[in-house]
Amino acid sequence: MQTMRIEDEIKQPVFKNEYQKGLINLIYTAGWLQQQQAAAFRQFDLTLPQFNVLRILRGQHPKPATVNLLIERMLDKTSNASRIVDKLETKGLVTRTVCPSNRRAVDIRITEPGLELLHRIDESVKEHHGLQMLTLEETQQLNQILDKIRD
Amino acid sequence: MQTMRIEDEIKQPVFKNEYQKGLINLIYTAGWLQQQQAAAFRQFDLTLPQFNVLRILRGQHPKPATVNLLIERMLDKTSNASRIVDKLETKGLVTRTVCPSNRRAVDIRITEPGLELLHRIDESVKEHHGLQMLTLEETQQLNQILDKIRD
DNA sequence: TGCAAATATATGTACATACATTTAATGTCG
DNA sequence: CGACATTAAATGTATGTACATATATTTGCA
Repeated sequence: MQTMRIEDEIKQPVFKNEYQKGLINLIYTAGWLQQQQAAAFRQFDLTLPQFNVLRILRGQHPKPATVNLLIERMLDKTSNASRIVDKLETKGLVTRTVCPSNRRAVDIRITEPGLELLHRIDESVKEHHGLQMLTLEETQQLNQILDKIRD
Repeated sequence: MQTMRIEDEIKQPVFKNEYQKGLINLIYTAGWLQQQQAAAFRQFDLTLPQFNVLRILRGQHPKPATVNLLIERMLDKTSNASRIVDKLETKGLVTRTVCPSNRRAVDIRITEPGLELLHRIDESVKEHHGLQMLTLEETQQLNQILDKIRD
């Protein structure tokens, strides 16, 4: 398959300049990747933010996490961690208990079924990281440029 | 200000490899740019998708657009164009009339106040395209890599 | 000690997203 | 011509996002 130029995909004839194209291209491509990933998680009845929270909890396991810790580590800092944990709790993938040493805080832990689900997902998506089509050098360039954007 | 490494921003010590880092970096950076832009549009009481729809309508002006045409050209193809047009209609920025030649379709047009608003935004954000910090060469590299990702 | 500020989380509201379903108009083909 | 598929848009429902506010607990300091 031929490379799909961003101009063709969104049917805008021409960009004013390479910078304008870059901005649109970056946002469009990230959305495209997110949709690919979301589709992959649908078979496990997980959304992308739910998966990310679950992965953070596995990283802490067997220590608990608090909502604050989740917010710190989530990609989208302003999203509502509380309500994402709600959904995971309903599915039995995490538990929520009042933190004994600070009763304002809540200890959140991944459950055995949660760990098993992540393990099944790992098996299923192994080696499919989303950027298989890039060379190592291209990936390094990409990372360097993205870091510079957020200077 | 020093470049903020993605490792520091999301507090994950180390990525498995450059590819995994690239994927997270790409999604994180696009979200970061979107938030910057959304904040800029808030003063005009517009969300990002509303602004994008309005820009497509200006591109068509004085011809009308249909909902289908909006969906084709929007960055996020699966979003709900109908309801975004609802909001713009409520604000008086677009009009909706049944298409005379095909009564299933709806002709959507940008209004004078809509054009004026876009013009004010143009003046305000002129030359601030979001990727000012990159050289032309870096921007070209970025575009080439992003196009390759969506092969 | 006691009261105000800070902290941790939850809740409310408006908007957007993702996907399925519905409604209405049009096209097609026996 | 008429049943049936197709097309265009709108609607329904669950989830997530963004931001403001509320509630409860803890901390700090006069």
